[in-house]
Amino acid sequence: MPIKSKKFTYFALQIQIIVFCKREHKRSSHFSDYSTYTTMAKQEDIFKKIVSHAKEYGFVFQSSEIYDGLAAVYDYGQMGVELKNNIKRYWWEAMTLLHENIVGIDSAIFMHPTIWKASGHVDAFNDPLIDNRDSKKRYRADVLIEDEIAKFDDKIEKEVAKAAKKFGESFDADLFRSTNPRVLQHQKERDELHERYQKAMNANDLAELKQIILDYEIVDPISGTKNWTDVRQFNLMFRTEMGSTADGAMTVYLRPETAQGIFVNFLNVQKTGRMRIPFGIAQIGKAFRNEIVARQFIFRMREFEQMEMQFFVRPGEELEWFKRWKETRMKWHKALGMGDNKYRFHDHDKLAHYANAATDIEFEMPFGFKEVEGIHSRTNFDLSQHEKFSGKKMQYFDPELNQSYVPYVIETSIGVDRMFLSVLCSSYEEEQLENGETRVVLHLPKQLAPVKAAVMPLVRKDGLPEKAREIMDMLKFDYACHYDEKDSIGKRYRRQDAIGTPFCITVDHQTLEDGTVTIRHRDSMQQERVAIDRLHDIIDDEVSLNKLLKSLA
RNA sequence: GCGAAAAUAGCUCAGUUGGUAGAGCACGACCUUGCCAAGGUCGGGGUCGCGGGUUCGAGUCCCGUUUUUCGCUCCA
Repeated sequence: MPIKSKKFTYFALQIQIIVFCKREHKRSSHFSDYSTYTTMAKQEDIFKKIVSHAKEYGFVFQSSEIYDGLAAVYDYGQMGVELKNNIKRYWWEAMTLLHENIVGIDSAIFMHPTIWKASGHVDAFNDPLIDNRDSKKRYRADVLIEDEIAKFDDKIEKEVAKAAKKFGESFDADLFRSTNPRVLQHQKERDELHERYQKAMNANDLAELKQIILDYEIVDPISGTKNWTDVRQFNLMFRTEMGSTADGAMTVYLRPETAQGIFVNFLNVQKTGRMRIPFGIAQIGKAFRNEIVARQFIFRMREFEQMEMQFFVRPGEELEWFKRWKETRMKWHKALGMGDNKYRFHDHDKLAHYANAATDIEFEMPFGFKEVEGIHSRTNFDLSQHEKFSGKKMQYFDPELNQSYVPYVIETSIGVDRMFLSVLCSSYEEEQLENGETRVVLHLPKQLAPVKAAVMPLVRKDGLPEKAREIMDMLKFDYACHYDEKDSIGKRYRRQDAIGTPFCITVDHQTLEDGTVTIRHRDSMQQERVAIDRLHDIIDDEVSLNKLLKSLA
């Protein structure tokens, strides 16, 4: 059957590399041979179906759909919100219940604008971009100019190398650099350009940046032409105004990450909670990034949700804790039973300037291994920056060491939406049945399933619906349950399969006689006859979050 | 942001050289059947993404626009 959906189809996913580096190497995702390609094509086809399925059964809708949608914003539907809440609860309880020294907070989305200067977001999230009209390529204007500056250094080094060859061992490079007229000329030109560039960047003068590119005749490395557009500013932070009158308004940002809410409350929590290092602060919340290109389903959205935990440790002990958190987090993922082989670490080769270790936990989606969680050893960068910008001490007095210090931080940061996507993708199956039919089933981890049990009368008469209602009333206080009496029983089972309900409980005529029902298991489709008063225990055994948490402890 | 393609019912899609909007599934009611998706009858639902233009007449042709997809680009 050809799949050709309109608004809600496949999105080739690209990974968002969460690294602080100004220039990040690009990861190739090209296919090396035909067989890999065809496998991937099939996988992409499945992903299309998963996306359609997500809409059809109320997991994910495009935002504002009746107004043609809003790019890269999605809404969670009646099933999606339950699944998402279950994911969040699993994380929250794994953090706060299993660790006495981790507490949660819920900080506001609006924060003092200076926080984003301190964190580096104001600078790092502001990129001046320029397009070449011939090659249709986009570049960062500052990078183009920095490359031009580097060319002067190349020229200087060439002169030095040439001279070194000529003069042999007696050559004094430093002396040569400071006296050779050609080198001095290069240095002078370089410094002039550098100064002009810095001035333009500091003043945020986009026209001047373009003028520099024109004056220095910088060409597109691909097309070789100078057919440039104007330089435009792309700010990845959403901006709004606080204060109702125009003149008194202050520019504030929607937070691009939740971590800073933890850092600025570090002392509040430490003091009021009488926390002693090592300890952690956990938070779940929305964050916002005005991505230039963000058309990749819920993998990269403009509004997204993060689950972050910042763990504060003694300086010098951070790498040991980094290692421990890597293991702890991986264990958390694997406990869901979606397959150990679906996970891998991706250690960062290039580290952000604040980090001294960083890794991603990647999950194998239909489109390859993609980052779901990042674990970073952030040193004392953030707290130190806040000391500097706020003028307040962000230190902890360690009674055992009898000294004060700015704690080091291990961060674990997981995207709720990506986690959601990974669960959905790994659960979706089009199963070939023995009778030749296909059933679509979501093998969701049972603890995360939006609906835990469906209760249904075999027929809609003879008092069976009433009996089924009784069972609903018994279970509904503990589990999300569905009641369904419409259509044939087989059809009702399939409907529940499609949303991943682990159990279907069917009331038949025998129920009225001996108080037993059939319970049908989602994955095996096997049925067993059990007494009604055993239902609670049977369900609990499989869907209980407690049991899952105990396996982690 | 550039280039290309697409947009018709909740979903998947037809719709002839321009001439009064269709099917299947889904949905609702009633009847029937009763353990793994297709029974019967009746019914609800679309100003064909939106805005212009050409035409006696536009779902169909033209322009613009929005959204989505693909390829670039970008990406803490």
